[in-house]
Amino acid sequence: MKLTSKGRYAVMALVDLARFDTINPVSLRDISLRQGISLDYLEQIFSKLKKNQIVKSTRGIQGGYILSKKPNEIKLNNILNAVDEKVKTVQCKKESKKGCNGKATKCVTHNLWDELETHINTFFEKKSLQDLLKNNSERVN
Amino acid sequence: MKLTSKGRYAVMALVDLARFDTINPVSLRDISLRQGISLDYLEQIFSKLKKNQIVKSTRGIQGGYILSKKPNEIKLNNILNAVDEKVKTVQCKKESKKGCNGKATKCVTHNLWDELETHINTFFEKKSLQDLLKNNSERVN
DNA sequence: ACATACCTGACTAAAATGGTCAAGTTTAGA
DNA sequence: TCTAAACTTGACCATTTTAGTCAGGTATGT
Ligand code: FES
Ligand code: FES
Repeated sequence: MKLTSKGRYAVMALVDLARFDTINPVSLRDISLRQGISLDYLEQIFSKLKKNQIVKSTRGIQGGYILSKKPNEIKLNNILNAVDEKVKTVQCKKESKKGCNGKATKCVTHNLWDELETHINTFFEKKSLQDLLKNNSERVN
Repeated sequence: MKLTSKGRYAVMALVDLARFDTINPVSLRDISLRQGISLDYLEQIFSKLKKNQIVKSTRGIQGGYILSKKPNEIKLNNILNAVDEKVKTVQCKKESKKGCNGKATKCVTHNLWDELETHINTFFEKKSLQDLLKNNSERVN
């Protein structure tokens, strides 16, 4: 069970945005350099963040991205969903009554994984970008 | 972020064991049939469970596996660790002071993922096989 | 002796991951 | 108006992981 780089990159990039977008839009090039993330990969990630209205973009020289909401209104949940880094504990379809191996009923562990999913999502729903900013300024030096 | 089948299978198989190993050892064939899991794959999984002293085996006719502890002493944590389904939220090495992209310091999101890892592991440490048995008998029919 | 069931290691198809590459379009500023 | 910075889109790809399969064993109760 692991978190992929895509999710981690998305959050890193948005924290970066939150810190630097107050005056000018921030270019992906800058983020790429500051955070050590491939520029091309960032473009894919921001395309999704934009579709999900988490960031806004300005084109042309001096263009870049800014957050479309305040840092405390952007929950980790929103970010991770946007880049398809959803928490998925089961293979079986939620709506269907069938179990994970095509059985007629849900398997004995199904409820457990459901609980786990809720447990994790709760964590993500509570945390906002703002929380990460605080955390980070506390840790300066 | 998703749980793989290996972890799910391990737990399913052990719940099965917990329900049926009271009289005789349970053969992997039986588990395979009841739970709809490939026999060959189960063998790989049980090899790890055995190495981690979660199950004991008896060979020969009427042989099979039994739990090596009581269901309430086997935590999900133990099971998932045994089959290498560890929770891994970061790429950067714990001991090292370096960050995830080879930077000199830990990145701004590092603490977050650490917290998440703890959050999830706490869940797994609390849950035992026994809990799943209860849960299941409640759900009969 | 023999069937049953555990044991071991090598192999593999398919999917996911973490990117790269190429070819645009838009727009601020000289 | 020309141009370079920066966003936009889509195709492509190497590597790794996953979820197995396959082919052989070895031990043991009857
Ligand atoms: S996990 Fe949903 S039925 Fe097994
Ligand atoms: S996750 Fe540990 S340094 Fe980025």
